[in-house]
Amino acid sequence: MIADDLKKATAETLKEMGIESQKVELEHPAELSHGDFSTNVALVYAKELKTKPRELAEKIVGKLEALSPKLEEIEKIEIAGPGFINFHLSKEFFAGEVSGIGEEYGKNKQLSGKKVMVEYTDPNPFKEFHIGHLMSNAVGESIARLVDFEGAKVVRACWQGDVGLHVAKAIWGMRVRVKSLKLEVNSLKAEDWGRAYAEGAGAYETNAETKQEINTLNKAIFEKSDVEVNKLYDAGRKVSLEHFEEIYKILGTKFNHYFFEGKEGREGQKIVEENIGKVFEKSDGAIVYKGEKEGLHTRVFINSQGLPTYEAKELGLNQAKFKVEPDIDTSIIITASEQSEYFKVVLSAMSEVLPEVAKRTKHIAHGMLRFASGKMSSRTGNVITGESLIEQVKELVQAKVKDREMSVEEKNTLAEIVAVGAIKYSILRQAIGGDIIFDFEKSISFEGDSGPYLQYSYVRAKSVLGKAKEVGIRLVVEVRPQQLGETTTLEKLLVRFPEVVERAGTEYEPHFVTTYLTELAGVFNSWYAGGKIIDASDPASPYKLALTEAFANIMKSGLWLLGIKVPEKM
RNA sequence: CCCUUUGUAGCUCAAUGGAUAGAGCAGUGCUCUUCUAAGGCAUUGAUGUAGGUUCGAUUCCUACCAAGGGGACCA
Repeated sequence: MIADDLKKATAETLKEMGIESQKVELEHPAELSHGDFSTNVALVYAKELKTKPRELAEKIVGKLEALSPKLEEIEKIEIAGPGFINFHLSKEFFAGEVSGIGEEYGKNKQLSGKKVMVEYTDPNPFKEFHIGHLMSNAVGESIARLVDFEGAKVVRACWQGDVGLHVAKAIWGMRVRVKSLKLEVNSLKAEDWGRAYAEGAGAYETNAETKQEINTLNKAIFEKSDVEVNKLYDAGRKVSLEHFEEIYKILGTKFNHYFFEGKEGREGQKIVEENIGKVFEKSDGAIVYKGEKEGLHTRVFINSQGLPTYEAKELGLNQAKFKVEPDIDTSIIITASEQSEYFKVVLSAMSEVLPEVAKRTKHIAHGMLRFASGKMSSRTGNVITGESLIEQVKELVQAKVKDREMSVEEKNTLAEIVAVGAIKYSILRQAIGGDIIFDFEKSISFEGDSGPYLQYSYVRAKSVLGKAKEVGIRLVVEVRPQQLGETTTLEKLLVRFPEVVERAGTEYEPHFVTTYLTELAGVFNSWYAGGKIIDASDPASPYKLALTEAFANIMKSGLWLLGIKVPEKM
């Protein structure tokens, strides 16, 4: 790696000057005209050497230029500003790098041989799959793919709450609906259950008697003690899960393991009960974990009715993960940030009862999706479901491609790819911790920084490559033609893909990829508009085609990392 | 009251302690006999407040102000 060579050479130079414990930081200057790499060592060590930064910089540069053998990738070294040393790499270096950009470009071996489980999406049966789940899915799928790109074996997991108070609320609501609307139990749809939940949840809040009824129902569901309830329960669970699968297919997620609260909750309860007096204690009829000793707060693990809360279920879940996949090195859990504090307590308790599991478990929080008008809540029915959002965006795309020469089926496929791409982009364009203020009109964009913009740029590049093939111009990368002049911004940006991927992967931040791809696409589009790529009379044409292909390869890989599909035409 | 996250342009977001704080949207003006105009070019506009650390702070520390999340039987 050229960056390592530069660091080493600079470190050697400093050592000659008597600076032993140096840290050489190499960075890309914000301004491309400032060179390809830059170091601030002259500013950092000037004081120690009792000299001025620029004078020190000149000395360092003098020594670097006198190096033998010379670093041949370096075209020139400049001193700028208060004392930065800027390295400019040669045109040949970039041409050489570009020749290596194939479909596998950007993969690394950071996690080679490791197994990583990623748990995300986590919708609850009997409730809507809302846009919050869409967000968790987009973030989780992208992190899974980033980890995959780092060479790890990735296992995707989904955790579904098929028992608990929310189910009791839905069943209660459904019982009322079935009676009043004379519905057939076996033909209930996912959306019926969403409404039933909203009604049950509303009644739970407003009517004390109903609240009692639902609590009793909750126990009956957990214990499977009522035949009629069981029937309704089985039907609802099945419909919900099938419905979720349809959505996963559209989103491009395939889970390896599904875990259910009904099953793992019992295991969690056992873990808690076995540790009463040791880790957990009784308090007001409930079993709690006192988080105060770790600077946290107390949480209930088993409620006074004797049922495990989410906290206890989570212990069972994470134990189960390591039962199905005993050799997991890292287990990542992705949830919304409203669960951050809760997770600290659960992980604290877990480190006492399941230390090996806790040690390898990492919680990542993404921001909340919220409306300008207030919080989205399935309890009040103020929700946008995942599929309705996808449908709405699809319609907008359909309107745009109405007059294209494509079959109805092609249009539909394209609309789905573009719609999902637009939605995922709007989620993954910003750091995952921050909330997304959701506004349908503004959040889902087809222009400027957007999913479709990236897809469009890719399609354009592919279209050029297709045309070149027809015309019979081959792409050549080995020799960089004189006619092209200085290294283009496109070349400079293309070769940064691997480091962007690496950073996004180690920091679990997909938005680094999004930002990079957007910038790259902008540079490509600008370059594209600047002159013809296919031109039989232009000796640089074959090399330009090679750049176009390199761009297409990176866009495809980069969009894959974001979980966004690429159309071939649009 | 305690814990926690976040305050950057009119709006939505970027910026591994670095150089002139970048984009997109919105606004204005150009640009399709050309490889896809879902494009390109130009232009207006910003670091919550007060201190501190540093050669250098949007970034680190402290206080304050403002907003979100959490704080015992929802998840």
